[in-house]
Amino acid sequence: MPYSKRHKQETRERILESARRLFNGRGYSGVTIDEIMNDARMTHGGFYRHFSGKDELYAEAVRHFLCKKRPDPWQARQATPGTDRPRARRMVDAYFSRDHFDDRECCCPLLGMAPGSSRSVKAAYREVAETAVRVFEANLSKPNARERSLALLALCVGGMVLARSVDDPQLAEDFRLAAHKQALRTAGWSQGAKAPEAV
Amino acid sequence: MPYSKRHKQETRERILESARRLFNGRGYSGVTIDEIMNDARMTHGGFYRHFSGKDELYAEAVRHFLCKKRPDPWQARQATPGTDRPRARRMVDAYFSRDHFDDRECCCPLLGMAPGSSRSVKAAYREVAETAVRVFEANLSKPNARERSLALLALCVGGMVLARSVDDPQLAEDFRLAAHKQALRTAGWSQGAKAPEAV
DNA sequence: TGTACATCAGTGAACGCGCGTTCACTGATGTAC
DNA sequence: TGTACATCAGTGAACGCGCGTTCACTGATGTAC
Repeated sequence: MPYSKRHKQETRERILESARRLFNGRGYSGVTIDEIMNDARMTHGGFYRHFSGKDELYAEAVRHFLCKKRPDPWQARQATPGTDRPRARRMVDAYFSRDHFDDRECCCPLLGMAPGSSRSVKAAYREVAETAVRVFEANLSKPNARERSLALLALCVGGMVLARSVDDPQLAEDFRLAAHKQALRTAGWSQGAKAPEAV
Repeated sequence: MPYSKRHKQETRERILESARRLFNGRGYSGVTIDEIMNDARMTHGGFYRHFSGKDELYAEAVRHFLCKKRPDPWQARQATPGTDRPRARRMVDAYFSRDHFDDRECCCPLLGMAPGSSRSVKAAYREVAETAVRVFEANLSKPNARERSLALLALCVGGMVLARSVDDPQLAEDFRLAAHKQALRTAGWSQGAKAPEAV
């Protein structure tokens, strides 16, 4: 078996990484397979040695965000890493950060949700959502932790999607900051902490 | 000038109504102009007498949701119309209703937001968002009414988008109900009111 | 160690279809006389 | 009231391009001997 398994695995990884970056910025239908393959320094023909089609690639790219091998983007975004805030609090701050708003190449794949996605894509979204909910839940205080965790994710996604989908920069900022504040309140982290505006 | 202005206006309205319905269900790229025109009982060629292209049609269709002439969908959805709840409370309940979740043909156009939308589409989203925020704000109690209104809309949109984009019906229900409860809390309507599960 | 072979990752031309858009034409209808 | 005319909404064939997918081929590399 020429070309070691490792070689193929690395190529696949490169395609996935390009796909994740490009899909993040422009969504499912905003990116072509040709673009992704070029980005991964290949031609489009080889694509089908690795994936059965665009749909599978997209679903895998969404899941790829969960991959632990890359440096955690939410932690990396955090400007003040030395604090003693819990991981979930740092995630929420990072989620609503100006950085995350601007960065179209490395953001939460749930911001790419659109009506009409296929079964396999919905499955990938579910996996990402479940993971986020689990992390939040583990960091929330007792009463209704899961319920509040679900609402917290809804606030994160809704706030950022609205901010990004509106043509008025001021309104976008208003959405981002208002959702951030409310998220901290929902989680119970709003007392005595740095105001979200400063992030 | 043959074909009265009224005639043309009515045709345009018919196209917009078909577009709104179909785009609502399947999103921008999930619907073709041909489908929309057929739905409006015409052939595709006549389309460009009314709109400059698909983008403008989509933006207008989003705006068309604000049109006051149709029966208010949020009020119509409300199972118990005789209550004395404020309009905004009824809107929130309707937003998170099972009806709104299921109905792909008459739902909030903000649920169709996707990355990569054009300037004109973003402008339409802004108009819808601003209207919703204004209505909420007018019905919220004093401190930080606008800020809470923004967060409320984020919760509505995020909760429903997540619920719809996930392949597990149970998780979808969890998102819908959790976001609904949290929305009522955010708005300050949660005491002594009917539990959201019953809607 | 060296050579022949088999495998299969990757190439790039080609296919084919969907779909947004254009355009020459039709025919319904309001207006002028 | 009736007729000729002008306008333009609507038709349907055609265009053209983008893009997902296929396929015959190349060539790099691991394995057998």
